[in-house]
Amino acid sequence: MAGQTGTGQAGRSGRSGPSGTYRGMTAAERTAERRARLLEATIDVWADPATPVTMTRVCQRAGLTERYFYESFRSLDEALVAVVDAVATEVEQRTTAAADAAGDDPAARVRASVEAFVGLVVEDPRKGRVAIVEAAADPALRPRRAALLRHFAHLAAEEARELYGRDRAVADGELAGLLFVGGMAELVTAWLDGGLEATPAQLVTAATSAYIAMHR
Amino acid sequence: MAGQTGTGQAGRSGRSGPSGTYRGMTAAERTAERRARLLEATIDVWADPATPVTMTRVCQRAGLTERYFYESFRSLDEALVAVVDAVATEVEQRTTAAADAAGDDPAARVRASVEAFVGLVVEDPRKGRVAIVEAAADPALRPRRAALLRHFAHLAAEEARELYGRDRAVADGELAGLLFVGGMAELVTAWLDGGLEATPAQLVTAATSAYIAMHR
DNA sequence: CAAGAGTGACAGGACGCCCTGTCAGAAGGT
DNA sequence: ACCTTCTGACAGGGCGTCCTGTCACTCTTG
Repeated sequence: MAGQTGTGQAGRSGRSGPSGTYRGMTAAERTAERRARLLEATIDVWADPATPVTMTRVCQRAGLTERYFYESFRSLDEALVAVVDAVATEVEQRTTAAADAAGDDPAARVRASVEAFVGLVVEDPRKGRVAIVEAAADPALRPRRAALLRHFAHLAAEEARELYGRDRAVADGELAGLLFVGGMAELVTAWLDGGLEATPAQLVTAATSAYIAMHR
Repeated sequence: MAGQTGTGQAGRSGRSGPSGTYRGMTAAERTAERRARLLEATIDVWADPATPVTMTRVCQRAGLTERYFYESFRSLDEALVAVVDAVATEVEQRTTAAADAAGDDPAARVRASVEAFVGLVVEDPRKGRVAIVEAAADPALRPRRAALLRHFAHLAAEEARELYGRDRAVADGELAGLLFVGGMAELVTAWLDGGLEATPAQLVTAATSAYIAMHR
């Protein structure tokens, strides 16, 4: 919704007005580029534990003025939501792709999914930090984070049913899934904060075996 | 450290000054009572998702002026730390007491511990909310919350080793413990936010069976 | 009763953030 | 060259918090 209001027919036909291109980009391209820069700046500032996220700081980091922030987002929270959603879709894509590429063996599928998730966090810790740790801090973000965790818990429960049969009640499966997802979140959080001397591979192994043990 | 600076020898001997008692309480008793009122107000305001915690609000809730806040705490964060620590010690006392009262059967001990924790949260949701949810929001509180979770994870791992033998590497035990504790935290968080239709008893059952399955 | 400590209400400055508005200069079309 | 749009820098009002200081009032002791 935001982003395409723009200037609104800048160059009327008979008039002299320029077509809207600037520095080789059309108006839409420029606003998209600014939006991308703002999102990048947002995740950057947000992931820094030392400085609280604020519109001022994000704009300063992006090299843009507050005015352009309002061009793409109505408020700071809206930008934060966009960041969290982007990370969430990336996590889902990577994990499902990894599971599908792992074949049919249940243990292999689980391990591949966990490995993909941990790999993403290790590769770009900022994403893990904002989606898991910082999103829990902002009251406006909490419901969304909770929904995402429950979504992944549901996926985990569904996979478990497919893999190991449906001898477990559905509600219990959801609880177990949430327990697992929440545990993974805490594990990654501890690792991100440096309080864990374990290697990513150890995280993957521990989480995988726990998941398999829980659903056996 | 805070709390005993006070007025410092209010009534010098030869002088007329009152001895420091007021409304039937000595000076130390009064500051202690104010501190207790402030702590209660802090947990009350902090647990309310609608209003952000602030010194002003806490003092207003306690019926005291900001001046008395500084009498007991140097900053807002110091009060928050005190609240979290109080909840943490209460959790530890209750869970260990419940486990000890449950006898020697491993499953019974685990179930009793989990039951005690869930029971505490159900009985006073404010405590669960501030210690688990809100403490993760304040950057100054996060290290303490993380340390507490790891402490409980350590306890869980230790108990598992005692109960089920030590065929597992120590590091893996810690990881499994953290996974379990983090999962419990997320479970309780979801329940506190009302997004879970499960009963407390179901939470206890799910968590207990997961723990037992993980350590078998 | 008189004096002094304890207490509560309130005012006001400093600070940081949100948000809007203005203005000069750069980039593009005709 | 001229005009228009786009852009970056900056100022300032509004708001809420933190924190200190002042003043009247209550309670206790001699």
